[in-house]
Amino acid sequence: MMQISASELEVMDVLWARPGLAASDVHDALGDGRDWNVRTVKTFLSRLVEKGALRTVEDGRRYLYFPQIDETEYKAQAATQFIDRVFSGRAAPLVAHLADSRGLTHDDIAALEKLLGELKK
Amino acid sequence: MMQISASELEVMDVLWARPGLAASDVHDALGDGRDWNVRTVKTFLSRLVEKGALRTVEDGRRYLYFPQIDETEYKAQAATQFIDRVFSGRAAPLVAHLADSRGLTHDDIAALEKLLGELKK
DNA sequence: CCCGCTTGACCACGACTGTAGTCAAAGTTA
DNA sequence: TAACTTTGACTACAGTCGTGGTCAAGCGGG
Repeated sequence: MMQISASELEVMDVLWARPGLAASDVHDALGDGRDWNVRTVKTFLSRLVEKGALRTVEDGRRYLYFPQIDETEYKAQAATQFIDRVFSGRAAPLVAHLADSRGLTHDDIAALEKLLGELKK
Repeated sequence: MMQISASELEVMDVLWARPGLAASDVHDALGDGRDWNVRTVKTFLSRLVEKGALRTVEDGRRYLYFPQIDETEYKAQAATQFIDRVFSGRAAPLVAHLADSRGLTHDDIAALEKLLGELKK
């Protein structure tokens, strides 16, 4: 499986939300808080292309970037891997830890209840 | 916060389960599947000591290793960080992804229900 | 038409990782 | 006692990551 770093993932998130941006657009879209140099963003883009996570389409003298991997699929897999690494594959302890650290809001709890209802069917 | 790599975490897991082992004991305990050279294990141990995750106690001409950080705390924090990175801080989507990828067993679902019951109080 | 900004291509560089090798001292065994 | 084993200390080395510099070619505005 493709290994995408934390920074690269932020770039992927931008392009999953708005596929087909050019490098400078991605740079702008990251704006808030993230003030990477444009070249830094370009490095991430290039590496993501090398890794096969993005594909380029020429547009004059620049490139437009499109995700080549599915967001949902990637994140589901990342979640599974994380749980394998840190919680020996058991998901429940993870949720328990989140609860402990107050990582769960009321909305989360409501969402989880709804989800569990569906899962039981 | 201390950054512990995936391999280092496996070592920590051994020592959280049985604190006070020597390097070769840790090596043995890792045995199943993980066949790292003893020296590799020692490298991880040294790095964990440098990082402050372990503390050594001399025992003749060798060291015994003891965790300096709390397992529960560390893992809760790792979970929070992971969710921030991958799921923009929302825990519910993570659980949804796990459900999708069948990362949740019946037992997990039962455990989660119990947990939610407690959280609602 | 000339200057500066943008763009991709390529390069740099130190920190962290995975995976050990070397070495010297001390303990173990035949 | 001589050889072998184990241990910590130190060293190595390539790959990934975060961060951005350099360079040459093109575009856009005076």
